[in-house]
Amino acid sequence: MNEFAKPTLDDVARAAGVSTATVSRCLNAPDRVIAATRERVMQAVEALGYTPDFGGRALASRRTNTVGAIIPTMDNAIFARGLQSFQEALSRFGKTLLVASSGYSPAREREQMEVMASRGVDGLLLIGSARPEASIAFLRRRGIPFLGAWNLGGEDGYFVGFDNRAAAAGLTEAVLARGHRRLAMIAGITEMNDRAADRVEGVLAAAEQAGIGADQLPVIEAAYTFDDGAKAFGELMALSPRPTAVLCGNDVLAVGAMQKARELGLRVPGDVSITGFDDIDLAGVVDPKLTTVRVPHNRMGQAAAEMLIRLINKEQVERRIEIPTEIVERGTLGPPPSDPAS
Amino acid sequence: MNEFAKPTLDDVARAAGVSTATVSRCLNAPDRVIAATRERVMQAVEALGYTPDFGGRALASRRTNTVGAIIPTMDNAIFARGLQSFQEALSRFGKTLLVASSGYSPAREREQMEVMASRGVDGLLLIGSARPEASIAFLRRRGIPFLGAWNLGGEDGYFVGFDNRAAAAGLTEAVLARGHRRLAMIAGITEMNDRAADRVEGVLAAAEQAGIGADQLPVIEAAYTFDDGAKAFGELMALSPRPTAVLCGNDVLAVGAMQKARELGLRVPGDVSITGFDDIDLAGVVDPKLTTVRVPHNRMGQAAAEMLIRLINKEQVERRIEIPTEIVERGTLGPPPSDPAS
DNA sequence: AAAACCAATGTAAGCGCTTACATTGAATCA
DNA sequence: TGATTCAATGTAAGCGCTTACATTGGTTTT
Repeated sequence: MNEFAKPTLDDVARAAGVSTATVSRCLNAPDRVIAATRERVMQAVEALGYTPDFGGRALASRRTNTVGAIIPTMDNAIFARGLQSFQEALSRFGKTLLVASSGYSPAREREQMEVMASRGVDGLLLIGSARPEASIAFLRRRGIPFLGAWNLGGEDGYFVGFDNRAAAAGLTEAVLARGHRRLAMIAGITEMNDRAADRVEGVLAAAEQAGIGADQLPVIEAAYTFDDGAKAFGELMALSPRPTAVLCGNDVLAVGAMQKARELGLRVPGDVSITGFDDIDLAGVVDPKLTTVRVPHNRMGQAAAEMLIRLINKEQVERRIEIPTEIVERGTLGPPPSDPAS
Repeated sequence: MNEFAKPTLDDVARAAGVSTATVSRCLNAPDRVIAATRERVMQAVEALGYTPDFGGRALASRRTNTVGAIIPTMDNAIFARGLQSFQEALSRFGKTLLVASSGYSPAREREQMEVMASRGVDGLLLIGSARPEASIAFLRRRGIPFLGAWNLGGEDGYFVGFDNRAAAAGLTEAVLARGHRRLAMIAGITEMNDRAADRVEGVLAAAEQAGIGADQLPVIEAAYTFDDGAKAFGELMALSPRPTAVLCGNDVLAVGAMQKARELGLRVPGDVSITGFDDIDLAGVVDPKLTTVRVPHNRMGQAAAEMLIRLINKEQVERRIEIPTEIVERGTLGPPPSDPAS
């Protein structure tokens, strides 16, 4: 063995004076080897700094103990948090995590699926349910168990997530209960993003229920940045009559809206109420604090890991696990102004 | 080939009526195969939904095109952002990224190094420079090129990062220039975290320069949460004489401090000035906006990817690349109160 | 027209591991 | 005591791929 080359099973076997099979067993099923031998082998492992080659192992055992996750981007607190918990839970089951990001593009997601498949992942975590049939078909054909997270999905498939629609509807009801009639929404981009779309649906449904038609509820879609939230809010405030409450599809948009409100000299919630969604750190830090929907991402990450492991082990699983959300009423939702400017 | 089994090179070769070598060449060196053949092969690949097995490929070619990163946690905006850029840059070089987290524990980090080594990563991204000798030795012995990021490291090794010490010193000078004499610091946990330690050093050095000894500058270490920042700030405000400026090791602590200040009825910066470090989103959202140090994480992620690729290709590289930081003066730093309460 | 060449493709030997099966020898049993 | 059993270990056949080398047959050269 060259000094710089990776030591192999063979090197260890030779050093310990046993066969490769015995070394392999020491590593994978220690109790099938007598203590004295095992000790000798372990010493050789230690001395050589041996670590089993993943490729060889995967090839021979046809298992990888690897789980993949394809998320839109790491650069978004809600995914980062969920993923961190997912990974922690996974490692308790002896699995390691392979992360890829799709940048919200179905095509990139599909590419990443192929990468994951190539790497022989035992299972796959995906975000949401909006994706081309062909992508699903690919995974099924390969027999790779997969899971949608962050929402509750459609007809079939397994899901761990939130009922974004119901949560948005609940929040809308809270807004209506304060007496607001002129609502507006700043939604996240809904294309190929079922979470964002569900939230819009929820708001619209609750409003409809209260006799407010979709035509009376302006909805602007905005990208996930403060600036886009601010810009959309500006447009909404230029409307006549002006909305008295703006429901935002996520906290980032809501904070952007709040900044714009300040800029426009509008008091929140005195002149206009604003709500968010997700309850990221930000929400508790702005002034006034944001009324939003708490979404327990870490709890979800963990539940997702457990479900996926079950799926991999072909144990019985529920088709969907709903993680409850909760409305957090803080400072940005108040009654409508008594004499709203138009 | 069973309907559910993964198709192999052999399946493709048979379907296309060629040898496995030709299929392999189609995938890895297409111009060594005549167009007609190539097309036939590609059709078979398509039809079967074939993707090469990573393990087999790694084993045979002794290359993985995989780069690893071991970060403390994904659940921290600064790492998440840097990592996202790192990954994007990497994928432009045809490499995929394997992420693991150490939870700030050197032991976990070492374990993850072994996992990475097992998986045959071509190179490795680590955070900072504070780690046991043995961990470094392990990587060297395996001949795995690695890189420290987020700081500028010590005697040897390669680094892409910031001069945390100098940046902290610069910010401290700005505080002193406003006339503050009674400083205090809320630092991040410095154990095995060179970024946090460097920032403390920088603050202390600049104060020393101005004739303020370390004994006159209370430093409290606090974990990376709002609450811990708030708690530390409370302790500092109970001191007599009370500090007029509190330098925080990061923005999260600073925001925690601001919340506590409001709770205590202290105006920022009227009664007490507060500064942060990192310039995360949060910093622009609190009221007043936080004076802090901008740290361009995405630029660093990209630079790190480029450097690591060079290292892997055994091209010549500079030993360290410094990414410049910048003081962002916003609203939380002002002059000390004229008649400071004690 | 035979020799020489070369591009296209095939043949087959591993890469480092796991594991079914074979072997060994000591403990147990009748 | 000889037969039986069984735990401990070894032997060796692949897992799916890449690649050095061999083969083939058309094209060019002399």
